[in-house]
Amino acid sequence: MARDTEKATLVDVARVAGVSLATASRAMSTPQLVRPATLAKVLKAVQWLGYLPDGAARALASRRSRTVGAVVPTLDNPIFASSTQALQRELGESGYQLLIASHEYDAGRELAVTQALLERGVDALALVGTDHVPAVWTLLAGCRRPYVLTWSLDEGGHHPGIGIDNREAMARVARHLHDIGHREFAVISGHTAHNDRARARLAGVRAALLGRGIELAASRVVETDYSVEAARTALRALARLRPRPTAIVCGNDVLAQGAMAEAHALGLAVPADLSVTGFDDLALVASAPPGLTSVRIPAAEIGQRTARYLLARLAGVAAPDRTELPVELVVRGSTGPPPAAASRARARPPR
Amino acid sequence: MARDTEKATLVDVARVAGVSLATASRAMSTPQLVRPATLAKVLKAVQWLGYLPDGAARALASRRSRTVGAVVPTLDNPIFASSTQALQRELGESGYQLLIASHEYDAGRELAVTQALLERGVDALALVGTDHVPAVWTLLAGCRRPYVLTWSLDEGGHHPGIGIDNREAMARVARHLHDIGHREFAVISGHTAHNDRARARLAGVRAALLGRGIELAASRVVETDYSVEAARTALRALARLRPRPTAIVCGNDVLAQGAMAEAHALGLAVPADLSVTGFDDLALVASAPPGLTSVRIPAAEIGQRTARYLLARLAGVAAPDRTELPVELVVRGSTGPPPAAASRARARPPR
DNA sequence: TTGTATGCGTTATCAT
DNA sequence: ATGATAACGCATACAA
Repeated sequence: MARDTEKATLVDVARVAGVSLATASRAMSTPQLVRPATLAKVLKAVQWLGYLPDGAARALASRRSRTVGAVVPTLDNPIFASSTQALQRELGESGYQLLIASHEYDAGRELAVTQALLERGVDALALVGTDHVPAVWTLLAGCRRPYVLTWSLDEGGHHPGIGIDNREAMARVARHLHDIGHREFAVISGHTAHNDRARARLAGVRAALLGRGIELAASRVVETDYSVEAARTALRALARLRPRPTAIVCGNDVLAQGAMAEAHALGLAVPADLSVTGFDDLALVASAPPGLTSVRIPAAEIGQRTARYLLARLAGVAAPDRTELPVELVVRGSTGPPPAAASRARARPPR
Repeated sequence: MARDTEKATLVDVARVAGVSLATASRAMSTPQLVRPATLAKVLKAVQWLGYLPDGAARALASRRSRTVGAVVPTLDNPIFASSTQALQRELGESGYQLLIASHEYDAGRELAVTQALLERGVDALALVGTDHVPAVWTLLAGCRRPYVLTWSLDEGGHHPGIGIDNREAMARVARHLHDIGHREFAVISGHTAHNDRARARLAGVRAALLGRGIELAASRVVETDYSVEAARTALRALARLRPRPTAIVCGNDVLAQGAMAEAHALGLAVPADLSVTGFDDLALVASAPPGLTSVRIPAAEIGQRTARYLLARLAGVAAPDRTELPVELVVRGSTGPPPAAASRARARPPR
């Protein structure tokens, strides 16, 4: 099949097929414009030579790279892994490849990788969140390519976005916990600097509780890394508070998992002694103990919609510039008596 | 800063800076070859014009794209997310971008995406595993670019690889479980077709048990999707076996998580009634109940080493073609009496 | 439907 | 240290 070891070019294909370079090119890119017989000849030559198109040359000549860029904080968070996976899949079905860059929640690196993707010639760009340094906005405005912000929607509505209402979702969680009797709350949050999702979620809890006349003291909020170990440490600290919180609201699944693990280690039953609430749950809810409250986020759908939006824009088709996806409040299993109520029933003096 | 709205090219930069195209090019790629004063002029022009290099043109002329490709089954598995994240990070520090493609355990798609990456002009390639269709091997041999197989090492030692001994790792788990008293085993495995990791892990359990005189019946092995829900279903089936298995060995963390969840739902205590064993643990061990046995895999290190190997090859430096990373057997907490022994102590008639 | 000729934006070779 | 210029491999306007 492979005739020799040198890299074959379209010129070689054309020569072997006995057609012109232009015809060979058309056979590859727009087969419907060449006579079936000639197409066959070209294809045979391609096979024979083991010809692979050169993407760089293609991109240079056509001014399109058939590549889309994604800037994410990290793939190490299941929600980004999941949405990115969906994005990649959907794009692949239309012949696009995904170029991924992560910045690990570092604003400087985000600028650098965004620029790197643009230089690589991505045809479109998807970024996570609405928190970006001015230089990133400058790049986006200057590059004249479709882009979309994911996971969060910007307040002003000035940028295309596909996401959820993080704030309201978390507020619903807090209100639910209050409804079933909880009065002592604490929050384990991700770092809120340069992270609009974490900020919105925390704000959601704050606002909801304030609406019920509860003010969340600073000592009841721990900002920490998104890691199981960090969350365990956080829970240990929160468990020492008096009155002890009965409801721990966690900024995402990793934190909730750590919190639950540490609660068990401390001999606290979840949710009997302590109610832990997750967010982002992909696997969490499926494997959590009954009574756990959580929010089910459509991660894969965000990726899919992101792909569809960008593909539409790349095809020159109009597409809605703003899509808010619904989230679902999930209370797993029947809880028996509300944890907080139960906890109060056998109340002990706060020390 | 940005002078106008048109895309600036190096020619523009050269003109504005009052130097030749060649000098402008050198200023960008090999600054040490131009006089500091001229360099400054060029850099000023770059700023002024908001110039961004064109990667396609660069790649075409230099025959290098500064891009590395990774072919993974899916990002939705935490181990691949983690190793890919590390790979990306390490490559980024050397100015390379990662082009990711996933095939979702479909051999046909793997070939397609591998070819797509090659066409995109990746300078090097990392693939997961040793199971590949002939056409993929043909591509790898023909493209004359560095590549490396990750997670598994091939038997013949014919391909560069960075991975672990999946088979031996799982065998150690099985031997440990036998040592602490288990006699009734069952396995929840990923699909073994086109997945050498799953095959090796299952083979490891089989071989280890055979070494102890135990044959693993077909009814005690369930092959299933890598999902929590699928694992729950699998555990439900296994829990109905008589004699009931006391040790459930899971092919990876997702499966273990599902198995534990379902065990709880069935009212079985883990690990008192049922010992669940994970693999791949990233967060699993940190949040698992005491007594859980697992294997700690160096996912991030695999990504890091993969990057280093490829970077070395790209730099023309020699590098070891085969790296086997150690895995760690982890038994969390003290277990009290061996679960199996305890289970036998209050044995009930197998029906 | 097919062929001819030009240009895409950069690197690299050769002078100077 | 800098400048002129020829590739790089393909797409595409235009001609036939």
